[in-house]
Amino acid sequence: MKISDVAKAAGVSTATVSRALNGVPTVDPLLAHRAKEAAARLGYRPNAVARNLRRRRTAIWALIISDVANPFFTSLVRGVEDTSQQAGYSVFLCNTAEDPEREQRYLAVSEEEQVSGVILSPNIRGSGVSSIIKAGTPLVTVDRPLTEPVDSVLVDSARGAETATMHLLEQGWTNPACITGPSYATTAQERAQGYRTAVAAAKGPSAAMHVSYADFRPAGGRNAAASLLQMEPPPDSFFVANSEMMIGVLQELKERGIEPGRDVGLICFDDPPWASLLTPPLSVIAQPAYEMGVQAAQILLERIKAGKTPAEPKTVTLDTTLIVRASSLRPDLAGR
Amino acid sequence: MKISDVAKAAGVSTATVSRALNGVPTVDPLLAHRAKEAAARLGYRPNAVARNLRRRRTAIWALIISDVANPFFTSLVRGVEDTSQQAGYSVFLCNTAEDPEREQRYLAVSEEEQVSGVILSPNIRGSGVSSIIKAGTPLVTVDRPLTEPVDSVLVDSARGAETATMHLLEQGWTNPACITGPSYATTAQERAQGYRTAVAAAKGPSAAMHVSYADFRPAGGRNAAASLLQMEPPPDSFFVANSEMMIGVLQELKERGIEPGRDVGLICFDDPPWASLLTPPLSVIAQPAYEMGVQAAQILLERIKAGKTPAEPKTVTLDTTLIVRASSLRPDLAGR
DNA sequence: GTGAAAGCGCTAACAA
DNA sequence: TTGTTAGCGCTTTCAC
Repeated sequence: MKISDVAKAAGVSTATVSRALNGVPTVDPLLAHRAKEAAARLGYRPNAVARNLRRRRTAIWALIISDVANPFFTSLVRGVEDTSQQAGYSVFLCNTAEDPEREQRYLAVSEEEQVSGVILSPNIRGSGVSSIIKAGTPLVTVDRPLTEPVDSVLVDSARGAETATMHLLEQGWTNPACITGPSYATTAQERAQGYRTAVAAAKGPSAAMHVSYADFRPAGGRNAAASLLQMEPPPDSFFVANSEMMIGVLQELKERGIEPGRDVGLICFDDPPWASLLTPPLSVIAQPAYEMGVQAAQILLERIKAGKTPAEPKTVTLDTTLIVRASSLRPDLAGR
Repeated sequence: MKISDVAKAAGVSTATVSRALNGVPTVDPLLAHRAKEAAARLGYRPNAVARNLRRRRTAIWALIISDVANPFFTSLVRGVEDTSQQAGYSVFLCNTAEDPEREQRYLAVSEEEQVSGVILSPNIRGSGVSSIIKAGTPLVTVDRPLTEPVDSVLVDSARGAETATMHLLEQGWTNPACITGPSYATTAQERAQGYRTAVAAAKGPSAAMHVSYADFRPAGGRNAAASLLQMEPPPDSFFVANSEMMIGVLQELKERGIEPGRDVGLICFDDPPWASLLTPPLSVIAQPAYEMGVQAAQILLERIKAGKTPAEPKTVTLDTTLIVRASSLRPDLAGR
């Protein structure tokens, strides 16, 4: 079933069918109708591969994220999708599962498939994006920046982390620890740095700081918490750099019978849907994930519209929001 | 940058470059080396669109799911991906957000882009898959079946629902309600049916049954719970057809100060990572989501390998697992 | 074993 | 306005 079959059935040329189906206005209404009718009757589906080759572009974006199971990213995905749909682009989501190799693969595939734009949350700072940039494919990074000069939509991680840690200290917790992501991830570094800034501000630059580098996943968070709790004295509170690791931390605490908001103070990045359902509810630093997706998509749209005009890379940095629930409080100090 | 540039640089024909890069063994090692070296030096990336057109196939699967935010689907995604990677296929994930229109769009795009296989969790029973089936693209449905004869990987929803409801009744809850998905979704129907079977078995076929049809999303679950709690007398326990809706139910209960595992019994389908973190921990009917993804991918691989040989559709039905935690128990009856 | 050339299905330039 | 035809970049005969 190809366009020539439709042309034959409609008694017109392939060019006319193509024009009719693509809504070219200069086509005779009668012929256009015949072409469309024939296409519908035969159940014709254009071969997008051939079309893409001829047009030298596709109507597809690649959205390469590091973890589909992370609510932060799923919100971001929604933001991107809602925006792209309106502009007529389909989004192919690629899940790297925090695996740099998969990220490479998906970047290569995206380039080879000639997608018209890429939104990427890079695992590694020196990510292999040079090829796709050289190819001229518009690229926007989200969540994490790159050394290359590319558009990006970020969050002020350091400030969010500082706010979180300060909040713990203000509540009267005296010995907070930080569980952050892998050291090669900029967000992990920045969140650790924000923690250090806050502790230094409260207790002096030489105060003890406890930063544990994990992997942004539940198991990593759990191991980190277990190690930190071995210390003498153990931390009395935790700032955790994402909600996935917080799951592991909560498991570990539960097993040990340590109760958040009483025995220990707890706060993390991201506001997953279950945060408010816990007992006590979880205090968090919420990121505007949906909004980040929308912004990234809008920048991508602009770049695509502008064509190859080289332009200054644009960096949008959004702010986080401290949401105080009960896990970070010290009831024993309340009302003092 | 195209293959002819590489050919020129290497001093060979385009055919030889193509053969060298594709690992055809009959090519002279020296020329193969020259071709590869030139390609690497120039940073050549083959144009997959052209390749796909010529080969009349792609190395891409479409995985069309109804909700990226649902942990059940993210596990399933992982199962599919882990299996497809090994076989050399890239997975493009398409999120329909439970929107039949988007499902249609993604099915059309998948067909037009000539993906070599589709794994679909259909929203609607009479989903628009006829076109893609006629095109001969292998299709496997997951989670929900279709009226068309296609391969599918399912779970015994009715039995799982029955088990869940029986469990509530055995615990001493006397008036369970069911919050299920939209009535057009087969899984929603089956889970409601399993609930009815269990209630009928325990209390007779004419016993009062309370089934509320929602949308598989948190807000829908919350509304359903709110309505059911208006009844006189209100239900004393809830079987909820997925974990997303359970989020809404828990919010509503929390707001009203109704405590699970004391004032009310609670159990739902799916075992999200936060289930065991709640107080009390959530009893669930776990689906083997990852395994479902693996199985679907394996069936798809077989079908692709077999080519267009028409074959009997295969249906794999996996079993659920009842995981009893505390939300479904009645402590007041313990030890009676 | 290698290269010339055909052709995948479509769109766009050109001619009528 | 319509049809004819070239050609997108690659792979794969086919002839050597």
